[in-house]
Amino acid sequence: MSLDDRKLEVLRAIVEDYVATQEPVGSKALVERHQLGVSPATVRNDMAVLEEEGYIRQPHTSAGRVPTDAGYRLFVDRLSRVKALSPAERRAIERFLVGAVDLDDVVHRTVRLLAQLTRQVAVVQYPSLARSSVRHLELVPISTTRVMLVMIADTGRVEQRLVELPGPTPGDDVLDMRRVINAKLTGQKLADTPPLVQTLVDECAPEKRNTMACVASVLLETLVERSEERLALAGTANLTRGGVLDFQGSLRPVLEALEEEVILLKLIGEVEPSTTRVRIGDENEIDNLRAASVVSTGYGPGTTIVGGLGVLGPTRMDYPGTIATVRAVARYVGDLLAQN
Amino acid sequence: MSLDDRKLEVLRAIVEDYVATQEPVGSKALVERHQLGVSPATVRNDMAVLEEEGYIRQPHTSAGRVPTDAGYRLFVDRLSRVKALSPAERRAIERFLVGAVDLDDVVHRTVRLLAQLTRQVAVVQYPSLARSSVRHLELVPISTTRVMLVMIADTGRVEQRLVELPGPTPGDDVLDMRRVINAKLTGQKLADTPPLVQTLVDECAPEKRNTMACVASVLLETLVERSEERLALAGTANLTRGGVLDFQGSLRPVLEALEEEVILLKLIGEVEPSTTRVRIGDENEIDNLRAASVVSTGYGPGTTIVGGLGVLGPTRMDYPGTIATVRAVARYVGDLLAQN
DNA sequence: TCTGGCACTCCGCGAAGTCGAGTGCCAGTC
DNA sequence: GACTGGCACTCGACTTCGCGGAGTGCCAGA
Repeated sequence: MSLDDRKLEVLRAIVEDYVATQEPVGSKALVERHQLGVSPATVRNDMAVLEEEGYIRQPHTSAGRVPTDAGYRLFVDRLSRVKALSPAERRAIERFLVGAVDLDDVVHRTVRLLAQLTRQVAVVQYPSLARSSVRHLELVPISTTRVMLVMIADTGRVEQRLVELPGPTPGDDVLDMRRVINAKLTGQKLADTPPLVQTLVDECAPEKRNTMACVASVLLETLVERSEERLALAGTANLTRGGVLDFQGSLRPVLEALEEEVILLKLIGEVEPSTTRVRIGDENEIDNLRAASVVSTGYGPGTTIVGGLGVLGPTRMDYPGTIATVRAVARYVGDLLAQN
Repeated sequence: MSLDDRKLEVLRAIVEDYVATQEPVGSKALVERHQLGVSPATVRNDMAVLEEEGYIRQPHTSAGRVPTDAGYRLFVDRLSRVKALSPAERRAIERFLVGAVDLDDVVHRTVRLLAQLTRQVAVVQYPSLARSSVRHLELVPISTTRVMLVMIADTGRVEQRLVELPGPTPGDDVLDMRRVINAKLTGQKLADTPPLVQTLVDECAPEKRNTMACVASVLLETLVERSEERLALAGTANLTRGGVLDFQGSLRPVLEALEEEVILLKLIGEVEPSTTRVRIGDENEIDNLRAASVVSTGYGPGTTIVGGLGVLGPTRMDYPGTIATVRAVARYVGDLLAQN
């Protein structure tokens, strides 16, 4: 049996009420709070069907109904319209983000803003190195046998690493390397650099090859292998809203998952262009997050994407509002990056 | 009435048992588990005195006793000996810390290690800029009107900021500024730099003074005013051990406090030389942490201190073990820094 | 000063009972 | 055929009660 409009309307009402009250919703309360134009008995029949189809369930016999993950999914896909942000929220976003002095600052402000607006846990990925280009590479002599390698990416990210040289190296040689390296790599996509780095070593004068090889290996690590994607996190305290009821009684697994950068990157970092991705409960591959939902999207200057951001909360979350906020914040951050 | 040795022994036994079992401890259980050489009735009398003095209390009439904050304080100050670390723990520390490639890496490894060993929330402060010296300052031209200012401190910290120049500036001028700035500031304690920065501007050729002033103001911000102290945090999931019993029922306030860098810096950052500081329950000035204890200490190469680290957990914590671990980790990190 | 004994308190826990929200089903109506 | 009102039923949430036990305070005696 397919679902007619009224049944969908009932599902929407259930989701909205449950999200608002956090209590199983019964047929009588439903008709009272929504103008469905039918009697509780009719709603009950609809509910029976919805339950059979797997969109809602009863916590126990003779209790109200609660949406299942599938129910939320249907709600998100077909029953909800993305809410427009309130002027107050728009203002909050602008006020929060102006005055950021550098990338770190932008990311930190963003993640706090997002946590505050959605009242969930917020995660922001720093602009991915994999999607950046080299703006400049600097070699700073620290001692005769050590230099600091500093890479500045066009997204504003700065990475630095210490390089131990094989032997004492005059400052002029360092300057030389710096010139050669910049000539070869500046403006290149980071993803394209590894073969270029190899040619750097090959083309080097034999007596300096050893030194160059050292620098090159650290360079490679920095640029690609380590490919260290960074994250900022905020709003963990929001997990405790709604008592211990959300997250099936224990925050433990969720907190554990939040400590694993790898997991967070999987959630936030895998973004396709211009989509907002919603993962509901079981749709998360990570076991620890079976009781959580994640709303994520990409951001970047203009239409390009340099990183992801999103929020994590209980499956019982205000999807339309959250999606709207996540998108809006991503857009603002993109604009901000475009200005630099 | 003063406390004789046996009463102190009773207090120690209560603390140890309560920490181990998390249950109020009664007189009978106490004489069974510890060789006190007296009867339960005697212990009861001692307990009555200890309670009167404020070192223990009863959750309710006719329940066992639980240490108060004052009880833990006495225990820490006079009744406990710092445990030696097990060889396994020593090995764990070494294994964890070798192979760190840069400061970020050291800090991240340290904080995770600390969380894992103590099974509490760990906090590590990055080497404080206020306690560092300038190793090198670099000006990297980004465009004709923008340079990136990169400061490298002797502690390995690297800070960068974008500087908007008042007008197009030739590369030679930038190199010039770089030379002048380094000549003046390299090797200086960051705390001593502000007046020097001012002289930089004063001594500058008038036609370049404007540009130099721009750089100088950002420099000042970076060096001192912003004085951005950074932190790393790990092990929040450990807060959920021991059920919701610790932290008087709600993790909320604790999680909130952990989100405030300012608060954490207050807890971890204010370190006197070579002391381990233990703040128990109410001794924390922050209201949200009334139910928590913080063990913190300073670290740095040799005997100098460049930053703080520590852990936060329930007042009901294994103080001797935690103190030992925190100290040991701080020492290892200090050694590691000394090598660079 | 310590000990054994004794009466007392009060928490925790399970059993029993009540209340009420909510259900499923069915017969009747439009 | 779809909707409605009515009714019996279920079952969790909450309350009360009673009991057992751990633990206490106090006192008299060694």
